[in-house]
Amino acid sequence: MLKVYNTASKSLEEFKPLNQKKIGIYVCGVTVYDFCHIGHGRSAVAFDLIYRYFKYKGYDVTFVKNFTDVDDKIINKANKENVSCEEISNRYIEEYYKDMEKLNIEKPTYEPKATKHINEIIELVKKLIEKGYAYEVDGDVYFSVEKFKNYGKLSHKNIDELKSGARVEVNENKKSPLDFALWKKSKEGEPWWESPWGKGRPGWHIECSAMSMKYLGESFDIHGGGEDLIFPHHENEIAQSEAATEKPFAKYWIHNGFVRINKEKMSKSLGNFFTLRDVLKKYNGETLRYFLLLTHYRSPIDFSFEGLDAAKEALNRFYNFVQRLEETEFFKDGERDENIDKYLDSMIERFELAMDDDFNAPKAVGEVFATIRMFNQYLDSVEKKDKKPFKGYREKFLEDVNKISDVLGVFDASSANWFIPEDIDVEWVKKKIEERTVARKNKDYETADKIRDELAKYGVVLEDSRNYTRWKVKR
RNA sequence: GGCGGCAUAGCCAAGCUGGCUAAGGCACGGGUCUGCAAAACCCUGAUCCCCGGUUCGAGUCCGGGUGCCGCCUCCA
Repeated sequence: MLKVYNTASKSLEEFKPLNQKKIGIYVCGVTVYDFCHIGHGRSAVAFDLIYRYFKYKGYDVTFVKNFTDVDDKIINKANKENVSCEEISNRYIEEYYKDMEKLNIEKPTYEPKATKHINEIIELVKKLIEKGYAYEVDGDVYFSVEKFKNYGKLSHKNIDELKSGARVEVNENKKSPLDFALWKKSKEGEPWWESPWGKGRPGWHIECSAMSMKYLGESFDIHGGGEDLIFPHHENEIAQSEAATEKPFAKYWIHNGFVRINKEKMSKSLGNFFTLRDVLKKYNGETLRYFLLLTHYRSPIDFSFEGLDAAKEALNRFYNFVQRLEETEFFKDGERDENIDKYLDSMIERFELAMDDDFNAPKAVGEVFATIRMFNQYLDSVEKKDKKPFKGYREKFLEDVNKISDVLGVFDASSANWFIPEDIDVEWVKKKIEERTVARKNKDYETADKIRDELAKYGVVLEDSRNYTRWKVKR
């Protein structure tokens, strides 16, 4: 039974889809005006994990993640560089895809842009005005928060408290400080579209309502995003959408926690961020993804390079084991062992149990490593007793790890991608190792050590075992 | 000021609808292997921020502290 934490109810709920096996997920994506930082990466990984797990569970998932491509920040940047907003947004969408590919993020079903849905947005705003939920003042259109009786139900805020706590309102057009813009009159130098209220552009929240409804229908299963979006963005989305359709909007609200630097939220405005680009120069995408997966998606992650190093070492351990499986000879009539039987049989089950519990990836990962330890112990003992390892164990492990890998997006079933970089001449390395083996047989250790040192310059690490020399390029 | 979250070994991190040995990873230390070395593998460690309560039994529930963080403004 899959349980998900619903921000709206502040509790774990059993996941019950709206329409059997067909589910819809909408996640707020990024505003494309700059490179993505680790926080964006975290959110992407979290929802990618969720998307993949639903598919694993047999759901037919329509996954929508938008690009906000019209916004003050984009306009500012465009004006600063003296180029169009479109050029800015297209540029950073391109960069976004490069980062996402390295993080092994699967492409959502749809990735709509706000600027391509102006008609839908205008229709929605018109409907809200007709229904009396919105009003126009001098080319701007605002949503009247007090008209929507359930306002605050997601973020658990109370309208009166919000009112008393509201900051000094700069916008004189609004009837109430809580009201928010659905449509904004365009100023000089800003992009605009024709509308019943004159030349203008959409407000921030309305695009997500318009696009989610277009691709997923008026009511859908899951809506997600970073926890900073709960208020006001998602609260406003609910108000707009439910006011317009008079139907429940999203059923489950899922929010990921922040990435922090020294206990503080990583954010553009604080300036304490690392871009994905920067980190990916030093660490590969799998390491970063694994690092992000190691903390439950709702908890804060303290970003650190020490943490990335630990993540890298953990993956080394995983791939060392895979390599061991690759290089060990297994036999159909090999030695069986009760303990390893138990662990291998239950690995997938334990994985699912963990994931069913609100996508507990850190726990799921732990189950894999626990199995690896048992398997290593088994192989050690079999070797020591000069017996043969059982072939079925390797097959079972690899088969199940493959399934797990499809969900987690880390843990390849082959060690080569991890240990052997593309730019290394494998044949040359093998030749050198052979030369060294000959030297060692002749007890010419001087030559052997020289070859070892030479290979070490290229990062090649040798592991001498009883019968052969194994090698890798350690990350 | 209002609302909410977190505090587990040297570090990271699961567990928290109470009860099996408090997962897993990193680091340290010990060992196996080895020509040496490295690598690899195995082993080893915490009674869960403090105080009080509920209970046969609490890291897990309740109350009170302390500390840290987030939202209330653009933000994944």
